[in-house]
Amino acid sequence: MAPPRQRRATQLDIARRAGVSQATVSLVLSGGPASTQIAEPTRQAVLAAAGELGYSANIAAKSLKGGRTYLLGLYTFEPVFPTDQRDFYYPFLMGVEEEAARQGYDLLLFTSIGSGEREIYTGGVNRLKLADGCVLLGRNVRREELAELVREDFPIVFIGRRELDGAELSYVAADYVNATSDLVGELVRRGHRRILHLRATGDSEPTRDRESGYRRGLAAAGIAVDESLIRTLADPADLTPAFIRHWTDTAGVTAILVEPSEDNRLTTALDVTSADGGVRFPADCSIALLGDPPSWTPELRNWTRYSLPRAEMARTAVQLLISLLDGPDGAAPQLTVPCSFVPGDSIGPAPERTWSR
Amino acid sequence: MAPPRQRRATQLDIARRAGVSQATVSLVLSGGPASTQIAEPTRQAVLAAAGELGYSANIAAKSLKGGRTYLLGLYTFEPVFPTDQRDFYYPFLMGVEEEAARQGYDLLLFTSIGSGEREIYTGGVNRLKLADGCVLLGRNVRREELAELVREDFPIVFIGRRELDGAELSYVAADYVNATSDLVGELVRRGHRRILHLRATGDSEPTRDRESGYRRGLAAAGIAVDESLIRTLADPADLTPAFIRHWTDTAGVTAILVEPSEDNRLTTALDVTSADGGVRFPADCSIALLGDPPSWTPELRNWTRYSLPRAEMARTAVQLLISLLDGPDGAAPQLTVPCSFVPGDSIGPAPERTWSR
DNA sequence: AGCCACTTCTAATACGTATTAACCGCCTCG
DNA sequence: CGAGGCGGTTAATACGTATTAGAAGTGGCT
Repeated sequence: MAPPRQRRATQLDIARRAGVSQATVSLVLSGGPASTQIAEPTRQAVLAAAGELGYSANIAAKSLKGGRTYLLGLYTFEPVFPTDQRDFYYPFLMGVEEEAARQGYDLLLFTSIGSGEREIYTGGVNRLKLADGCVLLGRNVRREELAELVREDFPIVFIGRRELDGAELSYVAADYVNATSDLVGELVRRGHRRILHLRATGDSEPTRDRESGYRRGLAAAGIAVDESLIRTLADPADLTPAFIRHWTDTAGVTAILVEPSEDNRLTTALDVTSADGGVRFPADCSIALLGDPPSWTPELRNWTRYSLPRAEMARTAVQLLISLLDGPDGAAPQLTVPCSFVPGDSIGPAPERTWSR
Repeated sequence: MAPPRQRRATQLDIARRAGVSQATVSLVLSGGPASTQIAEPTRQAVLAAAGELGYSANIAAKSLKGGRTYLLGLYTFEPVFPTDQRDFYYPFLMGVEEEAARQGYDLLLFTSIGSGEREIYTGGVNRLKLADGCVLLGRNVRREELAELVREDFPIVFIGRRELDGAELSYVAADYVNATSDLVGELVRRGHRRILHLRATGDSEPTRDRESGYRRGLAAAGIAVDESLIRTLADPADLTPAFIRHWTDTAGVTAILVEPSEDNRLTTALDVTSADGGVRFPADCSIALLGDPPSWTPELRNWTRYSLPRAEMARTAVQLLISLLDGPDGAAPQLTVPCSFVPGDSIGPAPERTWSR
């Protein structure tokens, strides 16, 4: 009794067993259009031999040669393990997985636990390349890496709008501009004139787009922008009762737009503020979130907000990526999908506020 | 200014630029022990050229040569998309991902959306073999497939105890027997003598192990098993107030052990029963869960239960798998990890109950 | 001078697949 | 009877890397 073979069966093994050449085996197993030129009996013999040997193609060889692996990569720039963050990514993962499966691709999770710096090219190796293409997402993008991927002509689609210097990146992004603008319109319709806009830290595209939307919404309503009402909120915990009262009492603010953090600190802070601090939304002040709080922390309130169709964005990203694989057309496609308005219960009519500039 | 190069730089490009051979480049860049035999000036020249060209190794070629892909598969026998199931599956995914990353492997998600029957072997080809090895889990295992994988000598580790006819399967399993036995001991200590044991449908190992634990716990307490107190609960929704009252009033039951479903139907049913039906746990009846309800549905109660260390099991499974890859020793290792007791608030002292056999 | 030892580098090859040009046998048609 | 065509198969090659045997050069020692 021979010891069990460790080596996996190759096309050559199949070829020998079926009495044909390796090339024939490849033609049969690739199954493509070329396989019709193989006579049926030969085909069957090859398939039988493959079955008996428990053959499965070696992806490394396949992708080295340039063939399809039918693997899609998924890469996240954030560390995935902090629980807060994962709540944010989960819907994306779901959507990507679902659509990939539907299209007959398996998913390759590049789990970047690495040290920091350049992670995609760890040890000078681009790990992504095992897959046919890759969906990427995350907030703290390392743009040099992204640019390098684009330069290398590796098919990638980003979930979220990202701009690169000197390179066109494909993406599927939420339409923060219009969503925010509409939200402003909604507030104006209820009589609000002085709306505080609280930006997240940093200067990523989503943050900029929300500000653009804010400005556009005010412009559409014929209201001049008071630059002092655009602030950066370093930490959601700063959203204290005192902070809010300051704006309402001394600046005449009647409504606040706030860009949510990806963890649940924002909603926690708001809950604390209204519970312990006695600030009543919307009686004292209307408030609306510029996006979703993490989805499955138990929500004590139904915040007025807009909601990004994360799963749909993810599915769209996969479709886009696969279309890139199939037809490497020139321009990098960039899609924008609308957000849905969630009425919620945290905005109301503007109260009478005595305030003079 | 030349248009940006499409093809990525290879070792051959570097070799040409540095005026050496490809082999030399490989020796230098691999950095291994053999690189010491390269003269320092040559080394520097190669490194410089590599830097200028922005070289990054082609992982496909690398793993083709090395015989390793550094991919670990993750396959689940359940359909993955129903959100309920997902909640169950997620901690495992996290653990697997974390440990795989730590060990320098990426994760290949085999997303089985397929039709049913034999999914791993589609078209006589084993999809799992794309990876170096595979972690599997799920309730509705197709044992023929598992057995075939073992027979083919493909490295797999199951999360959960599974027995196969004529094949040794490696697994990492929770110690349901002792956990259940201990839980019974806890109830007996509080005066309970007639404990209803509600099995899940089916006859999988976890279900059998829990029953074994139930029997062992009673035996340890010197209580004879009343077979009529071991029942199968087809649907958690059957856990109505009437059902519970039936057992407490006509059979003298003072405590119930119930095997949770993987979705959130069980806790939902219990919530309904205690809210609408007026059954008070533990005043009317003690109740404990033989495992975790889905982790992040908002828990209205802190159920007494034991909890499996899912992430740890997953990490252990990955370690086990990698050890299988590195050293193909004979026996298939099988590990059991203890569960942790969660006191909760749904058990109490046994009430006086007038009941005669 | 001849030989060996040592350092530094290279030629050659293997890994497993996809692809293409070529080949072979056979039939048809002129 | 030869030219041409066609269906079916294969030889050859490329992909980018790691590895090994050995070549070329250098110097020391007898």
